[in-house]
Formats: sequence, structure tokens, C-alpha cells
Amino acid sequence: MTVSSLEPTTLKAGFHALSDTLRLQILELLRSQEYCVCDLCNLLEVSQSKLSFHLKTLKDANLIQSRQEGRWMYYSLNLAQFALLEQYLADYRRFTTLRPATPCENP
Amino acid sequence: MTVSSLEPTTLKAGFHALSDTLRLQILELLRSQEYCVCDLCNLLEVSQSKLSFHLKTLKDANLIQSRQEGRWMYYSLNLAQFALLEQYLADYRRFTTLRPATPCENP
DNA sequence: CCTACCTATCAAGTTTTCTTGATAGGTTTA
DNA sequence: TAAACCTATCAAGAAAACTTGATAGGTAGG
Repeated sequence: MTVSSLEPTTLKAGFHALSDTLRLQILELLRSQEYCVCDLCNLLEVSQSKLSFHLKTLKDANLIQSRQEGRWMYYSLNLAQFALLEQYLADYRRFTTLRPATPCENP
Repeated sequence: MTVSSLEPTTLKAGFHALSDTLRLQILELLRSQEYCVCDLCNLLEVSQSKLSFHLKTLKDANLIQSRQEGRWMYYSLNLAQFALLEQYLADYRRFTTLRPATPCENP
């Protein structure tokens, strides 16, 4: 998947998922290792229901993935999606021309 | 400013600003040049009030900057802030260890 | 001055997102 | 199979974000 093929909806979902403090904390934790929901609940001191809601947001945005093992559900980062969003931002730096405005035609 | 010094509030505001279709369209337009508000209104076919609201969101997130010239207000990209958010995402790719979970201690 | 113009802000209403407590599905253990 | 456990989902309420129309401030031109 290339950056040029990025749907606006993909960007919207991805950046929205990143725009919440708790979700950023979840991602920070997952940087070191996989965690199951109950571990994340304990580490972040939030309710299981709340955590599931935010994990779903992150998963829908494709930023994390899940793997079931017995009754546990383990979550981990999907770095490919991070790279995609990173590339989108990088293209601003690479392919932007900071031209001054052509004077507005209004009176 | 380094990535490690990024406040969660900076990230939150930045990614939130990027999580809206109209705001992404504004940013795309500003890639080619500065624009005044009335030009953006015409190009995007949205009300002036609505546009001001979203421009404020982008400016509060430091993704754009403004410059007054007579009665016109010109907006342009602040690429430094794009680079900051890009770097934050890049660090996930660079400094993440995808360790499998240590088995959950629960019964 | 007085008017026209560009833009920001405000208040009120609407929509979206988030939180909370309860419930249900699926898995393991006894 | 019964009970305990982990997690996802649901419904209802709360909070945040967005939209809309109106207004006000500042600038330029007549």
C-alpha cells in the first residue's frame, strides 16, 4: 500500500485514534511488549469496558492487532500502519512548495 | 524541540487536527501555496464561519500559521510541526521491541 | 466619516465521541 | 456440567466537537 493510495478515511481513522491520551498510553505500553486486556486494565487503572472501547478504536484504525490465546486476548502494535501515517506526514515535508499567496481577487 | 519533549497535549491536539476530512483538504490546498480565508471558502465551498472554526483548530495545533495583510488573513503550513509528529511516529518504528506477552498472572 | 469588505467570535442547536454499569459469549477449571 | 474467568458489546447518559446564523472588530475605499 502506497501513501498516494491512502483513503482519507484511513487517515481520519488513524489520526483520530492517535488523538486521545489514554490511547496514546496504551500504545506506549505496547511498545515494550504484547499485553492482554486485564494487564492493561491494571497498568492503566481503567475499567475493562472503557479499555475495550479504546482498543477497538485502535484496532479499527489498524494501529494494533489482536491474538487470542485461551480466554486471553493479546494486543500488539501494527507498525506497518504507523509507517503509513508517518509517510503521509513525511510527504508534506518532501513535496510541499511554500509559495506566497497569489493576491486574492476580491475587491 | 525534540520528540522526547513532546507533551501528550501537543500530540493529542496535532493528531486531532489531522482527523477531519475538511481539515485534511485545507492542508492539501496549502501544500501548493498560501491562501486567504475567502479563497479557501470558494475552493472548498464551505461557509466562512465553518472555515474559521477549522482554521483555528489547525492553528491551535500549530500545523498552520497566519499572516495578516490589509484585511486579508493568509494561512500557510507550518512544516516544522508536521516534522514533529512525523518523528513521533517514526520513533515507533525505530524504538519498538515486539516482544510476545509474558503470560498473564491471572488464575 | 461612512460604507463595504474580510475575518473571528459567539450562542444555540446538532452530531459525534466517550463513559458507565450491566449483560452475554466463549474458554478453562473443578 | 457447573462455576469462574476474560473480554466484547449494548443501552443510556455525559461530554466534547461540530454546524449554523448572527454579530462585532478591524481595514480599505469613496
